Amino acid sequence: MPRAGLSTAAVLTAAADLADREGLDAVTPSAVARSVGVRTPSLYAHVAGAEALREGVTTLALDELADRVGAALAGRSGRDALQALADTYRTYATEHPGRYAATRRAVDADSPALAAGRRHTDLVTAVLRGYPVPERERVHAVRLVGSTVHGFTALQASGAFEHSNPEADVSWRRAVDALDVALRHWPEDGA
Amino acid sequence: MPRAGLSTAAVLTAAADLADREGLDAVTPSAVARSVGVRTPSLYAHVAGAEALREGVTTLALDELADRVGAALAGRSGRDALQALADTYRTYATEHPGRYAATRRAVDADSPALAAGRRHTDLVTAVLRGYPVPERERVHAVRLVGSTVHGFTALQASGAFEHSNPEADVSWRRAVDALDVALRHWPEDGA
DNA sequence: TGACTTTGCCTAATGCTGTTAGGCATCAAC
DNA sequence: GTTGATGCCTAACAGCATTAGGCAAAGTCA
Repeated sequence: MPRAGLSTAAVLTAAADLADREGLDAVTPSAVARSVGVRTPSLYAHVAGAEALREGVTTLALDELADRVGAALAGRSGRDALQALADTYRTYATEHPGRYAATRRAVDADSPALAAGRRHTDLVTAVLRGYPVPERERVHAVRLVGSTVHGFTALQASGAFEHSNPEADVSWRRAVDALDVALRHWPEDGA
Repeated sequence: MPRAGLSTAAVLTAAADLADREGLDAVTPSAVARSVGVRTPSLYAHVAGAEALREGVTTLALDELADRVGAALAGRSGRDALQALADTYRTYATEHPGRYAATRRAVDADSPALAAGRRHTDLVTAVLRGYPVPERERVHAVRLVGSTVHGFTALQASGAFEHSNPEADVSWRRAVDALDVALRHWPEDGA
């Protein structure tokens, strides 16, 4: 019997692809095993189990997405950077719905996904350097940007905009506009 | 053997409570059956299966939440109404994490959850009447408000704010402030 | 080339889950 | 008290996650 030549990375990539094709809930040991052409128990040499499989996808997606955002931000600043950041998230969520969904799973405190999560915080923080947000207000601004970008993306992914008329793209431009305005006029102190 | 006196509504309430206690993923026929003191197959007289169970929780939560928001908005307008709406969502998500999570599931086109979803859109639209947003821009504003409120709530629920210092409450106030500013200064035309 | 070790994938087996089919006791109506 | 409907039950099946143990392929060194 020829060997399949698997590895943890190969399994996780297959799992991520499966998530994009059939949804994050479809990412189970048996389904992933089928997709890589192997019997279910053979997976256990590479990943610890169902939970580890999903968490692996979370970390993979978080890193992949941070790479893309980092690349998109290169050489940009201010409003331009904000737009690039937001668009990169949204595009990723559209192209890779399963991976993006994995990104939004709660994860426990010792997970490598946590470090990947911090990369995202740092990227948003970097974008904010182009705006006059006082240092001690910065956390709040980071959270607002993250909330708006993720919120819009999530609502669109769940189909919330599909049943009303104008295209989501226009709303998206308005949302980024609004964010830009909010950041440029951030209240001087925490009043 | 005495009868348990179940009904679809009773089963769904038990399922929702279970979701709040142990997470939406724990809402399975067998777990719900255990929680109401009945053997698993007995549930099938009241709900069609696992998928129907989760969708039932979605509709239940969506309706319940719309009721609360509606009540919170009574007699308020403008910024006051915006604050009340946002706070109601956030409080609900904190008190009922499982129900709230159910609220954010994609749902197919013939589901009763869809009608419940429209109630929410209407409520947000009502709040916007207190702001000078031109009629044909209103959809976009509704989406922005929904995105920001949901995004913040979701990020908080997934623990994204737990690993950085200042409390989420302050950030929340800033987010609502930012929203209020954006709505008061909405661009006149779609430029 | 051949023998030895490592290791990747396999089959077998267990206990749980979702779901369907069919039985029997409880409740309501007459 | 008999009749009928109905609510919950047990039995059964297929599928899943997970563990244990076996065997053959690949890598190593003479």
